[in-house]
Amino acid sequence: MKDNELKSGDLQEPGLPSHFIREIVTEDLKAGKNNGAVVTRFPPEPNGYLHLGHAKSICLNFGLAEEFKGRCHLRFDDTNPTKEEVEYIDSIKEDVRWLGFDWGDHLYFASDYFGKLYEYAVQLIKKGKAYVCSLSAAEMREYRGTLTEPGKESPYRNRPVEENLDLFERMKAGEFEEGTHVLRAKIDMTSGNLNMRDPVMFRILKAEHHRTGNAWCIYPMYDYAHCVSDSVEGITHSICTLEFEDHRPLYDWFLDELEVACHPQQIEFARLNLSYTVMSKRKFLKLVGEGHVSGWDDPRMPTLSGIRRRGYTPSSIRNFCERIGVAKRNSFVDFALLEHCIREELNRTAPRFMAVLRPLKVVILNYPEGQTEELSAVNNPEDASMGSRMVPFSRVLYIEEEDFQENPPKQFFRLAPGREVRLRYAYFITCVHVVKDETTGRITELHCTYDPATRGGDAPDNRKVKATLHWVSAQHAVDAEVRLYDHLFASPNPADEKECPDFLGCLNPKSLEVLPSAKIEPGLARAAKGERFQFERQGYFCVDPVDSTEGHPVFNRIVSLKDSYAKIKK
RNA sequence: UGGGGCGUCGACAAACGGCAAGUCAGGAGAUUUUGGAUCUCCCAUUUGGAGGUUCGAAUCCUCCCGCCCCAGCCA
Repeated sequence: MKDNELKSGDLQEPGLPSHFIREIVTEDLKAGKNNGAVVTRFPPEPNGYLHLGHAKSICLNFGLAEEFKGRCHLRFDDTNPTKEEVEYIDSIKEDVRWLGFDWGDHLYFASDYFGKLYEYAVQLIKKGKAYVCSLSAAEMREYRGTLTEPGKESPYRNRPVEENLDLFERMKAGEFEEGTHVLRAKIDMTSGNLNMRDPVMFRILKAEHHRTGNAWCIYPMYDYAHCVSDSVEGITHSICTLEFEDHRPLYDWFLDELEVACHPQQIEFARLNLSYTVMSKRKFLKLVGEGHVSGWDDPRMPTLSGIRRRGYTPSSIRNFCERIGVAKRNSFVDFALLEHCIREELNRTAPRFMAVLRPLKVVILNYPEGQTEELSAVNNPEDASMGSRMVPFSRVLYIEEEDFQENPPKQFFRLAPGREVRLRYAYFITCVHVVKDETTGRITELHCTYDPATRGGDAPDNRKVKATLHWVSAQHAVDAEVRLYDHLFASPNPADEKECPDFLGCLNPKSLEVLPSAKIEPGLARAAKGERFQFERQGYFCVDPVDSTEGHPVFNRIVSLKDSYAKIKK
């Protein structure tokens, strides 16, 4: 292979896998197909919010266009006015933009082509390849046959062309009621592929369309509208999910019969399945409708609006979509991979702070009362250019409740009676006394001593401690609400009927834990909505864009830090 | 029982007849002022199964097994 030849995968980051669609496109280019053009499209129906599965498709379509210097259209597949609403259009656009993609001037609607679709249908009728069928929906189902038995031809199948033309025009004129007539393609009622058994092309729907208003009362079906829309827009590669595989012969049939100039190639890939979540509009609707989550943008939802609010970055999602690959095998991606992608990015980019989620009061007995000092803390050990900050220290502090145990097990390295640990960037302290509530026995306070010689966290005599704790000075701390999010479902596969007969039964009761009075470092108080941080030793957090206010900061946990102690505990 | 797809590590996923990549997860160790990060090593003598072709098979052929999708006037 010559050096200047385009190899599949040349344009991707090294180390990332190529995939069969990238290869097809590369081969097509090499063969000189489509005059070297690569035109893809992302065709959502505006009837719901986008989720991670759509992100896979968006990254694929827009990514391919970017990679091969082509273009990608955003086209709303709005052929069913009874299910679609304008409100979704804006959210879909926002999500695509948020992911980092730009359709430029190429925003389209299938409804833009209603006129053309009508004319093409007339063409087909004239060719004797389409007819008006007056069977009822129930009759049509009967005539269709079953998976194993062939269908029967409709008694209307051989209506004369003139009659079809007349009827179709009157359907369009609104002379008939819904359900009385449809326009069907005349293909083959005995085909093993049910999609080819004279599929419906147009149905009567006396519904107002969000863009065309009441101009139409017949609306095209997906199979007919989609291939024609693709063709009109000059799409070269029409990428869709596996369930449309047996629609491909129909896609090709329409374009062949219509003798259009552009005949895009439909390519199917497997949709994304993710562990510990669900990815269906119907289930989302139920979760939102029944109040199991706060809304479509609940940070536990796999909707793009949800993960955005949770604090995931667009680049982490794009990276995830690249890593999961594109193939035809039904796959089930481990949620841990998504978490890995966001941790990897935020480790490099998120400034570190100390925040005590479940505060336990610590009094440093030998630290002068009323004294305060500022200690220097590194903002990001992975990136020196992020500098450092000063953190106030004083006699009364908060540490994490779980960082102290009165009777520590063997593997517990943190604070315990008589034990010395380091307070990050501050001093070594030793626990000398445990104060308990006399009635409940609950530990309310720890008394410790500090070693002034260890200022900053290093001991001049080189003695070691086994743990470093994060902390916050009580008089300087700011109160915050912290929301700890976990998998929405407790089961790895809530969509599996056997595992979860009713998917709601598999909801994770601990998917949200609200900590109303966490104590955060004062420097964190002015954080802007959407800003992301690492709370040292805890995880990555983001200021909730909806509920956080200046007087009441709210932080969402995006993802926890990996915790090897948690594994030891188990 | 019709048609269309798909079977490679726990999970993704390469390999296009010439010694089964990589990533996540998992394990061991080093290092560490985050039990984080980083680094090193381990983790498929075998590709759903059985035959066959070939010097050579995950790749080609045959049969079998398993899983997914399709009977909307939804997309």
